[in-house]
Amino acid sequence: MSTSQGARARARIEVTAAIKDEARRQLAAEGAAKLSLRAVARDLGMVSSALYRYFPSRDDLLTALIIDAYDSLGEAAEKAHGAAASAGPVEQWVAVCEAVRGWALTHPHEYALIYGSPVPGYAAPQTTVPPAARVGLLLIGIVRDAHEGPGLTEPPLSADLRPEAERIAADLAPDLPPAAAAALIAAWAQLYGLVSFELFGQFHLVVEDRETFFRHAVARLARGVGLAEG
Amino acid sequence: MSTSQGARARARIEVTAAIKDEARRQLAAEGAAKLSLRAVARDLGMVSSALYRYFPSRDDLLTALIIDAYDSLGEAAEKAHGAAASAGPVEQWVAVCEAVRGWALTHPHEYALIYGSPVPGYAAPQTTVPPAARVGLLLIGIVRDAHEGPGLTEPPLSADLRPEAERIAADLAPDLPPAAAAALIAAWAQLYGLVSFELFGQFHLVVEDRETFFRHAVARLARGVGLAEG
DNA sequence: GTCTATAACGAGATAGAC
DNA sequence: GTCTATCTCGTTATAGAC
Repeated sequence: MSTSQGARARARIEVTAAIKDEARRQLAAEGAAKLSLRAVARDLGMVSSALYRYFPSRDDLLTALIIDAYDSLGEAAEKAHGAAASAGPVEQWVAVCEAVRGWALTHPHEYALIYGSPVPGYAAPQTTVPPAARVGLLLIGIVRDAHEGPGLTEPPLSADLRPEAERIAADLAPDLPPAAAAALIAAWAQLYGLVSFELFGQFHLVVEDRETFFRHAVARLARGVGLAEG
Repeated sequence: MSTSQGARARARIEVTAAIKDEARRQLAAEGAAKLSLRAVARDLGMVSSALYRYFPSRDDLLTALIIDAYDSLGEAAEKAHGAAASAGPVEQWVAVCEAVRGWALTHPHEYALIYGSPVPGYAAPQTTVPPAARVGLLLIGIVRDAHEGPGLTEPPLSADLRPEAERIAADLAPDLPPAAAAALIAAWAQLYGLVSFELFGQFHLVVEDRETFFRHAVARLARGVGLAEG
């Protein structure tokens, strides 16, 4: 009984994984907009109706791929952070940013899925929010640790940004100065500008040594948030 | 004779514009990946083969839409720059950045076409490069003008970035210090990170007063490049 | 010469009957 | 779960109107 149920559960996990793998292959070949449950089923030798046992709709399959992508990226970033835990705050920041870039370069289609153009007709459910926040939380943690030590210089904050900066700090990083929280969110977005430009071809004919360029750009980003050289 | 040729030329221009307008409508509804010549022709009451008199292939239509989008964005940015010509360098920079954001918010699907995920199976030809460079050249111009006056503080430049910075400066902004040129290219990419995050929904639950947040973020970007407050 | 329309190709998706 | 009839697509060849 328990073995048969265990085997059933294991089979379900394996089939689910096979469906997502095949869907990721289609993502790379045709793009998220053309992801079709039928085509996935065909390439797996299944009939399309069988897929609905695993994913109730195309959008649910998309959501699963998005969550997987955020989690894969988040894991890579957290691993890099762990390896740099004993270094200074700027080095930690740079390590996380380089992990984001490295993951994006090795998973370009999954990166496009989560940070590229929205998929027409698809609206991400709230379940994608926590996985999407992982890298951001990691960066917040680095700045918070620096703030608790002596490693943070508070950036300037002008009067008309203050209300928004205070809201951001209250919502996302209550133990940070509002100026640092706002600067951090801006740097977070800017990091993805650098990665997206490289990945989507905007650096063609512009930047050649992209690794070096990126490392320095994100180090400057860290200093802009107020992190001190370690 | 000349009137008949003029009428023909005019008709050709009008039909070309109608095709592109309809294609842009489909872009908004279905996304670039699903842009179809047949659907465009159908909605225009034409037969699909007739479209080939105007665009030799689907990819050529896509290219035309991309060039139009870059030109529309470039024009908006240049207009904003002209209106801020008498202000200080930071104000000019912020004005151009705000024009980019404003254009993106009013043309989200065209923005996604040029700065979002690559279209599967499509490779942009070299003809897209000059229109794509317009905003960048505008930003270079602002920094160059500040450099010729007293309005530029040269950012620091570490040894291992120097070769790439010198290459960038030589290729794109020969009259700028390499450090400023490299910082400028990074800021250019980071600007689009801010716009893309807002447009693609990453600021959901994170940033509320997005206009204020954006203005301050790009002003900080300008100062990071070395521009002085005007 | 410039355009549009008809027809067709090969490939792929899709809906529904069975 | 399978099969088939009918859609879609990009693209080309061809013929005829202006």
